[in-house]
Amino acid sequence: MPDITNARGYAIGEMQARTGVKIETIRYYERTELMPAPDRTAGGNRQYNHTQLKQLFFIKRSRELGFSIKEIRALLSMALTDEFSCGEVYDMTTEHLGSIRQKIASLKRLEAALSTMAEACNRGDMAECPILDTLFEAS
Amino acid sequence: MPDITNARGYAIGEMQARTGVKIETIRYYERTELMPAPDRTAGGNRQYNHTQLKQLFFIKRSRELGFSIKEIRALLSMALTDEFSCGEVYDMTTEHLGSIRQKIASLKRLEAALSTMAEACNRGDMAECPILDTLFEAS
DNA sequence: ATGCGATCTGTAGCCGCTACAGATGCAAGG
DNA sequence: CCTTGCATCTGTAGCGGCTACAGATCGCAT
Repeated sequence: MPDITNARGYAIGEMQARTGVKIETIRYYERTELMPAPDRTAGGNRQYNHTQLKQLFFIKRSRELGFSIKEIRALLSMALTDEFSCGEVYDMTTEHLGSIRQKIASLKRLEAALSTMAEACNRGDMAECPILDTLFEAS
Repeated sequence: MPDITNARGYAIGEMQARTGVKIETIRYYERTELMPAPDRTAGGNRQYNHTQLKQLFFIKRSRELGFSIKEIRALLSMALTDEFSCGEVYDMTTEHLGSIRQKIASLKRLEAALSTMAEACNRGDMAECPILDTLFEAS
């Protein structure tokens, strides 16, 4: 029962239109084997199928969630072979979650430091700039 | 009134030891003109002075606060020429602060999405993995 | 047939480092 | 003075994750 929407496949530009992933990036994913090499037309243009479209969506969503290419590679190989352990996926996810929480904490520290500095600056031209002073002198 | 601690200058390794900035990175900063070219010994080794040490500290602190190299270049040129307006520095700082707050917000969204996914996963081997399913199917 | 946008390949650049290799410098010990 | 051995030198290439060309070809509508 073939999929009619898949009959002619998608040109790379349509892949971009559907997923929002830029053409150059899609080709980059192919070069780095994150995406499989698609079929080609007689003239050599790429023709993607529905499975590949789904995979590109998968990659895009994972990138949006901050997974690295390497992590996505691992997720994909589990997702595509059906030989995954949910525990492994869970572990990757929670580990990733941990690093996100660390980033948040560290950004919050930056935020506090910067806003302290900004508050000390009364926003006029003066002999000493508290912000520059802080950068130069605090240690 | 010359500074005695400055009499012989600092070798690049001492700069690393004092600031924590790696030797290769210090040389990189010189190549990209973020740091001035220091004096050299007769044999050609770099010899830094106290001013340059302070500048490297400045750069390091600014990097720790998340300023880009380009932003640091601007801050430095204001700090070094004494022709700055505190308003400009303030604006850069608050703009930077804004982008940090955006990053925090976006990371928090990621955190929420990931922890929802992780909660849905009951951590056993099963036919369908909720995490992979989410990545594949949600759109 | 023609025109024109979409796509092709290949290569180089972006940021902010980091990591070599292979050649020297330099200071301390004998 | 000479050796030893660590520190430093230059130059170049690589990392991740794209992005941006140039110059050639494809493919579809008129």
